[in-house]
Amino acid sequence: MQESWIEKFRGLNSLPEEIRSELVEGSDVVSVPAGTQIFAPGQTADNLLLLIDGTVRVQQRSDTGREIFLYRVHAGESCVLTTACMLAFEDYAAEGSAETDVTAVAIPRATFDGLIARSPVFREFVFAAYSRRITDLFTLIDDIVFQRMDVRLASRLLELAAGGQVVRATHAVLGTELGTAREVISRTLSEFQRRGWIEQSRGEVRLIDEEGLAYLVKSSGS
Amino acid sequence: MQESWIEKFRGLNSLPEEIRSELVEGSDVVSVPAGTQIFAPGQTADNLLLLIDGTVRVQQRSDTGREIFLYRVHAGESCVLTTACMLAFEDYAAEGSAETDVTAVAIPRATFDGLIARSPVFREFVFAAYSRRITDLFTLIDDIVFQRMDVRLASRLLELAAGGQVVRATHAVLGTELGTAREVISRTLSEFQRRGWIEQSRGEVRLIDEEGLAYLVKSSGS
DNA sequence: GGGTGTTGGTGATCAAGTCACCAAAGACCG
DNA sequence: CGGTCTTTGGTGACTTGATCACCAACACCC
Repeated sequence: MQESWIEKFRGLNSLPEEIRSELVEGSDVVSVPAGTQIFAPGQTADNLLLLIDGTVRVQQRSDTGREIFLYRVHAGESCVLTTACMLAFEDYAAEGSAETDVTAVAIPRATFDGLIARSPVFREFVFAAYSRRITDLFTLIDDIVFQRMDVRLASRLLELAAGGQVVRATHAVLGTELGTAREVISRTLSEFQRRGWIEQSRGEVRLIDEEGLAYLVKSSGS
Repeated sequence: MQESWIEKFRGLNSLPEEIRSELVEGSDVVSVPAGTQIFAPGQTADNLLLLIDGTVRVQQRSDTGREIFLYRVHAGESCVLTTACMLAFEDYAAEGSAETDVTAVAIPRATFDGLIARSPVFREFVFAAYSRRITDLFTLIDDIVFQRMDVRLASRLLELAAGGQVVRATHAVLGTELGTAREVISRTLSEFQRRGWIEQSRGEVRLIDEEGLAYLVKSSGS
């Protein structure tokens, strides 16, 4: 029962029994409330986090004071950037915060180091997580540069709704989420509404015609 | 003499003698001519490369057929994306190619694995390289979203000139380098020329007033 | 009910990307 | 050598997106 969380992480399933218990013994399951700062520049992180439940939002605070959303860590994923934090990197401005209440496995540096040294499976898990992050950033860059705003917004709405009909977010939040201005979101949403794809009320967007949104996304070669 | 290349990599200097020779014994110094494909989707890479000399260009081939430059690996750095390649990641479209003639240390997977397992210093070297890549991508994204094109171009020209006065590149190349259209480069360069900062001829840009370019870059809060 | 802060709407203006097309400079070839 | 072809760069018109300035509607709190 205690070690059942391992099942949530594909890539850890095949850990040999001995390593598996070393991992469980040497780490803690922690819970943090929504809004908690997970890592930030200057703040030394001593744990690698594996998310069991909830999401962590990683964003960059720009020199100019503006913020840009980078990616979201979901349950079943690990928050590899904290390892960068462990190395106490000088010049980075990314920060991670709990977007919802979060339950996670915290692997302290010592345990992490030991597992990396001893288990090829664990190594592969960690490297895969890193690589995944990097390739995700590649597609993000590709999107930012080549994809139209309306397509990106439509796609993000579908993603945030997660199968449901409602997205609770202000225009300003959607703006930082896509790295654009609130006005652009307002105008694009008006257009979506005009086409009957969504309905709006203060702080929320209701998806009426997901087909329409999905068609927009699909039609533009993404 | 044989192992002198290690000196080029800060972070490997402090390797204990035993590990050091294991690294030297278990790896090869290779040379490839400019233009060689270093890694690409579908092509399994079996070596981690540490660049001794030359540069490797990493770019993404977009779904839409367009290309965008991501980053450049310089001498003294390692090409960590090849490890992603080792893991045979399904859905990535990045490729690396030698931009100049390249000399590099090729560390085969077996050696790599052994060193990771046995040497904390080597581990830190690899993780630092990964983290550096990720944080570099963060700043790239920040630039793309918030920085003006003229500032980015000025900064890139200074970088490509590497202290000299001449940048040999067509407008189209500078375009993909910055993820923008050739026309935008043409117009911005005309403006720079009008201000007396550069002179142009077919396929090359000569920097006349680096101060001017540098001032533009500095003045915009980067 | 009257502030007060938050959220959303709008027009004007500017930067940048896109499209269509042309002109000049080299490269190639008979 | 002259003629054709390819590469490179220039330009105008138009669209999209970012930025600025402002205002209106709403929620919340006393």
